Amino acid sequence: MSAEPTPLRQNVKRRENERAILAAAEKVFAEAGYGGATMQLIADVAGLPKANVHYYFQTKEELYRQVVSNIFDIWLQAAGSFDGATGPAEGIGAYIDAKMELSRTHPDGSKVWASEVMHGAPIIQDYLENILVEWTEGRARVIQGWIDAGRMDPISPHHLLYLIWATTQHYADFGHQVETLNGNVPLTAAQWDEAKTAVKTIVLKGIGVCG
Amino acid sequence: MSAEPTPLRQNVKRRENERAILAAAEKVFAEAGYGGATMQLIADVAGLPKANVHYYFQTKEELYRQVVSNIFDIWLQAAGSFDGATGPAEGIGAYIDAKMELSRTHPDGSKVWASEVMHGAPIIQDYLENILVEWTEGRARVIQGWIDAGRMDPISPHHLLYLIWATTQHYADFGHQVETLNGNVPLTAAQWDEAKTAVKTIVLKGIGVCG
DNA sequence: GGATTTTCTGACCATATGGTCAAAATTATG
DNA sequence: CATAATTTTGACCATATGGTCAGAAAATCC
Repeated sequence: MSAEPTPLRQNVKRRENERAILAAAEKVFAEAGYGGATMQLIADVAGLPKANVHYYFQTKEELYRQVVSNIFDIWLQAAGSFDGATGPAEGIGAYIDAKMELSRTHPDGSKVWASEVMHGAPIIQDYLENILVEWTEGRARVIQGWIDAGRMDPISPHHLLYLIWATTQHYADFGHQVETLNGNVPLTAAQWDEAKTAVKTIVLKGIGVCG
Repeated sequence: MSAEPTPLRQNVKRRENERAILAAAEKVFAEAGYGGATMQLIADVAGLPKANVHYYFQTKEELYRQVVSNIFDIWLQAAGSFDGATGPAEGIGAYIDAKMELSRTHPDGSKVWASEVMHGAPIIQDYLENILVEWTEGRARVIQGWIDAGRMDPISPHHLLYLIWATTQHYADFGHQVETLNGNVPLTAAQWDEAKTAVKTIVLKGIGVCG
């Protein structure tokens, strides 16, 4: 009937299982931390026997590394909204929007990343030292260019980036606290918009850029 | 020589041991998370046999609860710098300074708090729902008062507080990342000042307050 | 349809961990 | 100094966990 049905289906199954395991792992790692997460629980959430999880990912650390790696890719993707901007209002505004959206749709990933960094980034130090450093230096140069061109106030680019990262990720990492302070209910769509607006307003005005 | 030497010395010894254990626990919990921390390692860092730690703190959870409780007290203390301010520039500026100083001098505590909240605050949910909610609502009302008096822009007080918390705590919780992006060396005193200034500048200008 | 590769899984193992306990050591008390 | 209270500690236990493995089951291939 078709040219290569078997190797395709085979790969599909493998990919599906790996995807289910990775999704379960991200959730469990986010909720319990690396030390608190158990392979048994990950297997249960993925709907597989534990031994089957070990068939696809030999060790807990290997599985964890994969999860963190995926998260980092998504993170970098959102970071792309910075590029191609014609100025600070557009670039930084879009970046804040993208990162807020990421916090809303992908809070578990953000938490795993935060946990990893908080514990000294034992697994992904190489990511930090290479990819993240390079990305950050590049954007810092762009921001410095805007400053030199008089398009925004002279703010230390690094500290500006930290403020944006911290604030946007706060809505994921501290989502539980935000929810508690919101009367124990999650933010509504309107409240998310309000949050985005507030952050963009403060940051853009704070660096001397008109929205 | 003195009135009550024995009961005093006794209490002193107990207090000293408890303090040493709590300090060690805060460090270990911050570095490894609740699940990754072991009573054995806490005992080693405190310089005591494990059984002795269990003599003062029956269970790991009880020890952890104490650590988090102490951290929350310190957190609230810094929050006091908000009060007594005559206006937003003074109040928010002092608050940012206090929280940045806390991140610099007490990063482990900040990390433990962050970890706890990120994992759903299983231990200190009551703190959040009572003390933190009350504190936050009170400060939000103060900020709203400033807005109503036209002393700052109409920014959602809650989101402003989140931005301040997130940004200041970022220097503790993500201290490792900041250090990596700083060429693998900790921030100098001058760089800490630069950070404080940058944060205060952005926030105060961002909400329409002249420094 | 038999051979072969891949996937699945229950049972099992070594180790680490939170916690216990009884007895020793130390300190207080009369 | 004898007695009582407090503190210290090594040895020990039950349990949980990461990981293994041999064989069953399924899928693939000739």
